[in-house]
Amino acid sequence: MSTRGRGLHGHVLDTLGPAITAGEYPPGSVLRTDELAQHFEVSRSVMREAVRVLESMHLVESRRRVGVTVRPKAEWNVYDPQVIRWRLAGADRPHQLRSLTVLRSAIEPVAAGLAAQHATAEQCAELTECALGMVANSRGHRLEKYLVHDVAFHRVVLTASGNEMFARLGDVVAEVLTGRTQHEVMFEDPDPAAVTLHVRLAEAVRERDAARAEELTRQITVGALEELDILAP
Amino acid sequence: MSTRGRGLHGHVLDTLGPAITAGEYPPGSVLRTDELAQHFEVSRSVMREAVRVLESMHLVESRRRVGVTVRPKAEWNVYDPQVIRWRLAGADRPHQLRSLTVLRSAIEPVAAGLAAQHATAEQCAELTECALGMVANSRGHRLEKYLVHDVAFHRVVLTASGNEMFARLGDVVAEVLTGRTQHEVMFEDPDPAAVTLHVRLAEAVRERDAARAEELTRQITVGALEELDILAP
DNA sequence: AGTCCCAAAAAGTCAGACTTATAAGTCACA
DNA sequence: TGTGACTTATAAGTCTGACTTTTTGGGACT
Repeated sequence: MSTRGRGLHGHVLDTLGPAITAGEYPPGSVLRTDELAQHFEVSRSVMREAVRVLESMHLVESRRRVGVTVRPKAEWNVYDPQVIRWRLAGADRPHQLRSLTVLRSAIEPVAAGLAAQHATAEQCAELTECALGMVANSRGHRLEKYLVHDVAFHRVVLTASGNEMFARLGDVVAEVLTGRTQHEVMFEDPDPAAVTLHVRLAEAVRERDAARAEELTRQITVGALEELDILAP
Repeated sequence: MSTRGRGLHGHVLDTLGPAITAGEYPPGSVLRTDELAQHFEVSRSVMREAVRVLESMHLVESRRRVGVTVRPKAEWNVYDPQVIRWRLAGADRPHQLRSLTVLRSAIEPVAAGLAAQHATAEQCAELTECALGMVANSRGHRLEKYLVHDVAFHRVVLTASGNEMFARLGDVVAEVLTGRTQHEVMFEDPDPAAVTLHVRLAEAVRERDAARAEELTRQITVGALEELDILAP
């Protein structure tokens, strides 16, 4: 997924992107296109294309007679899926995971409320199916399969909200959920309470109960926040 | 702001970006780099850089022997500030404005709650100052000055939340508020109730009352939704 | 100290030649 | 007639080298 061979400039980005987002080049650092091109053993044209992409992500700024300067973190396009992936793969993974989980806690309840109003019959069916899949794999160390259904569930909710901005967060949520299973403390079976909440949420959406869908999702996200010790006791 | 002379490729983007986001080239359309280069009277290298940027925004996909194909809207990086600006400037401005306002209604209340917990003394002061500025310009057709304080107010709240993802939405909110004042039905003075809510929100944050801050912001965003006739009665 | 001017530096631009992947068409064979 | 292997045309991808433009830092002169 991340190492799709989009050509040489893609390969350069796969190295340079993570390096910058990891803070390897601190803000204000100056890179020179020619040097980078030599270092990566590509032509200047290829290097320039890579720099343009980094520039469009607001990771760097290119100025004449100065070079390519790394911008402060606060200016980065932190919603760019590529940037998110790079950061999740790097050193400030925990920090990024927290930011995203807080974001989820804001978005998903509202999205669920809207989904209850706008979901098609097909989407309701998908939701129920996913919930059942979660139940079926909630015991006996079937985390992999559980995860697949969990991701699909949240993706459907976000899509069914009918809001394009919410829908596009599906990938982000997928990254967070996947990351939690793979790298965090999730060796045991998932919390039974969480599974139940998903089942009830599917019900609420099917019954067009927006308020209940929103509240149930809020409880789900509270659980996610607690897992990361974000919540004040 | 939008026509920053970042070189020739920037000029190309200023034309091509809006055209694509406006749906001028429907999804699946195939462009050819050479033709575009001729059309814009730039070299292939410059054109290629522009295409790379569009590609990083997931607006287009470049494939050998095929050309540069426009991707379906559902795959665009709709959080990219540049994409947002292009869409706000184009035909589906109303649609984009609605999406963003719904997004605000999800994010800002949570952000305000966090701001109440994390805002520094300085940020509290700024907030109060902005609220006073809003009050001072809420009557007598001073929409311009009112807007400045309104934008600054929301920006401080988002920043004070301490969450980088929220903070980066400051620009988006600014665009929405500005757009509302400039192009929508806002010839009269702002709603006094809204002004009061902002003043009370500044208070709530100063007094570290997270729950109240969240609820007040929810009311503010409900007002924004009503303005666009999004809310079900 | 202040101002003007120059030269170096690095990005920006261009043109042209060459390479590579691949969609699509062609043809032979079953 | 259908299928698989082969060929070809095409458009992106890559590289190189020369040239232009902007900017900054410093030096000379006041």
